[in-house]
Amino acid sequence: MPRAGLTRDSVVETAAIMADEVGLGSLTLAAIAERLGVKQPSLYKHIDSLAGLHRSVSLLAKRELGDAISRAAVGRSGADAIFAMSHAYRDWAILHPGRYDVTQNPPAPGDVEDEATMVAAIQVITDVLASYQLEGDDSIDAIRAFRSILHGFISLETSGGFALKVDINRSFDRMIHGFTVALTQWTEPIDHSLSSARTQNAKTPPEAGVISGVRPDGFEPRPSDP
Amino acid sequence: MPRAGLTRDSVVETAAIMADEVGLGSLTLAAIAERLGVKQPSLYKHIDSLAGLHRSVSLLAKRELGDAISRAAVGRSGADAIFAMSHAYRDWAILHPGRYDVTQNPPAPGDVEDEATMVAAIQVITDVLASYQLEGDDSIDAIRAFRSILHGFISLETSGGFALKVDINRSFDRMIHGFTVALTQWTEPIDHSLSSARTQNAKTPPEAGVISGVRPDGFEPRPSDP
DNA sequence: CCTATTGGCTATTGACATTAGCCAATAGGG
DNA sequence: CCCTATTGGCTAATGTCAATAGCCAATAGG
Repeated sequence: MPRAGLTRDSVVETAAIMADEVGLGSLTLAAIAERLGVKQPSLYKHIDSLAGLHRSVSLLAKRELGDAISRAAVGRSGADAIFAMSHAYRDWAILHPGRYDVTQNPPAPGDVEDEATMVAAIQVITDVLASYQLEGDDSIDAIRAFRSILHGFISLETSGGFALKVDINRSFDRMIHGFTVALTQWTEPIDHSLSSARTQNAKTPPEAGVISGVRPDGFEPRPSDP
Repeated sequence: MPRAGLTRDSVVETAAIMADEVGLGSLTLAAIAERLGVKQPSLYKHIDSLAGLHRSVSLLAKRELGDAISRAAVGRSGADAIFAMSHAYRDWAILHPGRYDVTQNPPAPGDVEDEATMVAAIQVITDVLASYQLEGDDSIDAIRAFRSILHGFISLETSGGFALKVDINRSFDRMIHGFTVALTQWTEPIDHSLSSARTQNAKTPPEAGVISGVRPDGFEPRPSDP
């Protein structure tokens, strides 16, 4: 029996490729093994579990997406940077739908490698928005909004949620443009009665030690389960 | 052996409740059966398959969410309606995370019931945006942006993507407010070189018969696979 | 009361992840 | 070049799950 010459990385890379074809959720070890010309239990010489493989694919995807938007943003600022980064983000996601899915998985508590990878990616967004001179929580709000906009659009687009034959590129550009417009008035007071009168979720009272830096979301030390 | 008195609806309702607890994806028929005091195969007297059950939960969820935002919007218009609807949307999603997940599943081609349910829900959004007097594709763009914003934020929030201890309610309100700001300038020309120079996805050339009504996404007659 | 339907059940199958244990292919030191 | 330790493949077995087949008692309706 000649050896197949697998490595941990080749298994992860193959899984990522297949995830883009069928989705990571419905990708089986048997299918990966078959593509690699190997029997299913052999994979366990290179991975520890399916969950571990999923984590590895997720880490790979987060790094790739972070690199893609980082490359797009270098040398630009303001609306220019926002457009460039948004397009790079969407182009990568459409090219890698299976990987994209898992870029949003939050790191498990204590998974410092995953946490670091995520900060690095979100840091790019933080930097791109920096030219708008937002301070403290206003900056966090803007970063959250931008992430929401990008993720929501791509998520709906790749799942087939935009079924009408209206140009999706145009819709995307209009949305991003709208965001840049909103950013120019980001700090104006919100004049709306409903914005504070909420029925649920009023469980975040203003606390003493609120963090006001521009540290990206995803790194708050969580209370460990006692 | 006394009968448990199950019905199709009671099974679907129980599945929906449990989906909110553990997620629909990791909900097993064995777990549902146990909660209902019945053995796993007995469920097949009321459902046809796991996939069918998922579809039923998805339909239930779409109806409930559509009703929630519809109730919130009645009697309001403009930014008022947008805020009310957004809050209703988020409140419902947070209360029903498992159900919310599957509200975004696009209908299977030819599933007219699912399609109709989805149109009804999106129609509420269309109506709410109507007061901004957008025409044709501009309206479609705005609806897509609004759906993206809401879905992206809720998706990130419920999955734990906003880890910083910065008030999430505030971030949400700022985002929605930003959208209303953007809407007031929705039709202004987009002045950005990158908005047309894209690397991929340039595969939607302006076509002759583009639909320009305000029919919600999700109902385009798809080409049947020949 | 009688009978047809139906809603439970047990048993079985097949896909899947995972583990145990075997054995040949390699690598690296003599 | 050989010898041995490691290691990367394998088969076999277990447990969980969805799904199907077939049984039989509980109900419903005349």
